[in-house]
Amino acid sequence: MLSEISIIEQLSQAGYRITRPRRAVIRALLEDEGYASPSEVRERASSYYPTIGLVTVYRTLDLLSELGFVRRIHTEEGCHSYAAANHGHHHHLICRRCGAAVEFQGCDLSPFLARVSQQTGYTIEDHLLELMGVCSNCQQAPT
Amino acid sequence: MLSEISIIEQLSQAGYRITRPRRAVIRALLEDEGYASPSEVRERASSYYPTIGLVTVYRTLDLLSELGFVRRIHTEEGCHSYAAANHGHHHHLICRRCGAAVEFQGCDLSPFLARVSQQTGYTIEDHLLELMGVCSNCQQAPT
DNA sequence: AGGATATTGAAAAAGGTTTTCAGTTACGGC
DNA sequence: GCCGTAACTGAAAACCTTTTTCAATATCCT
Repeated sequence: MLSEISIIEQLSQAGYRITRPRRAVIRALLEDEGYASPSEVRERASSYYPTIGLVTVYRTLDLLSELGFVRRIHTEEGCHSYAAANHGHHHHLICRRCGAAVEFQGCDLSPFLARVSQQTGYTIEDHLLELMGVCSNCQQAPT
Repeated sequence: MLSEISIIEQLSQAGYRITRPRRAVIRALLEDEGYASPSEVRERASSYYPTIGLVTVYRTLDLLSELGFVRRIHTEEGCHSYAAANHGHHHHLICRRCGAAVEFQGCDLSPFLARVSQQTGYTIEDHLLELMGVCSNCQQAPT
């Protein structure tokens, strides 16, 4: 699972310095399972490191994204939000009411992809899949 | 299938005026199966209506998008491009080399979605799916 | 502890999208 | 076919988000 410590360790092993702003961003991303835009991340992160600059948030999100700890979330409203992500092949399932973004397992689309490949003549190399719905908490809450 | 005439008719029936800039945008979108950003759409459209403004392209894309004739394409590089889209449930398959965006049929993910729903407790209402690969033309062309 | 250097943050630049508003155009009614 | 109304357009300005620049700072190795 995703923890601050393991991310920090891997960052360090990859040759990056462990700075307070980076720690703050990582905590901000892990403390909430919802997705967040750069400026929302900054707001959350500023409770761990008040003087953090938005530029640093952008750079840290880029970095975490390259290393696979974070993934961009695409919604109707925009595609500039991020959510914490485990390594490997995962996709996000997003609650429309509260914005919670959880990862789900078992995305085996291969039979489906094979069929599309045959139909179209394309080779299929990658896919973008996101599910939108309502989480169990929000289902119980009054609308 | 998607044709300029049918789109025009439906626009008109929905109470929108058929203007030359709108026609130009529609043609621009239909003439090329690749996806295009607003400014690319403008460039294409300007061969049908040279003085078309970028603002109008934005507004027309919004309109066509609401009416379902156009769909936003999400790529690694950005999420502000559009491709023509048929009505109903379709998804795009995008060529990484030439940018062709074709729609494919037969997206029956229901068994898969049911499983995820059970696993997570979410109700699943919608999904975003895009496939990336290489079209048959580009497979044959030298890299 | 000290030094090399990656990192930071403020400001400025850049880029893309939206708003405003006066002029124009489409289209229904005559 | 012409007129009048209202939708539509496009230039400019406003707006917002993201990127670049650069001097100051903080990290981490020795």
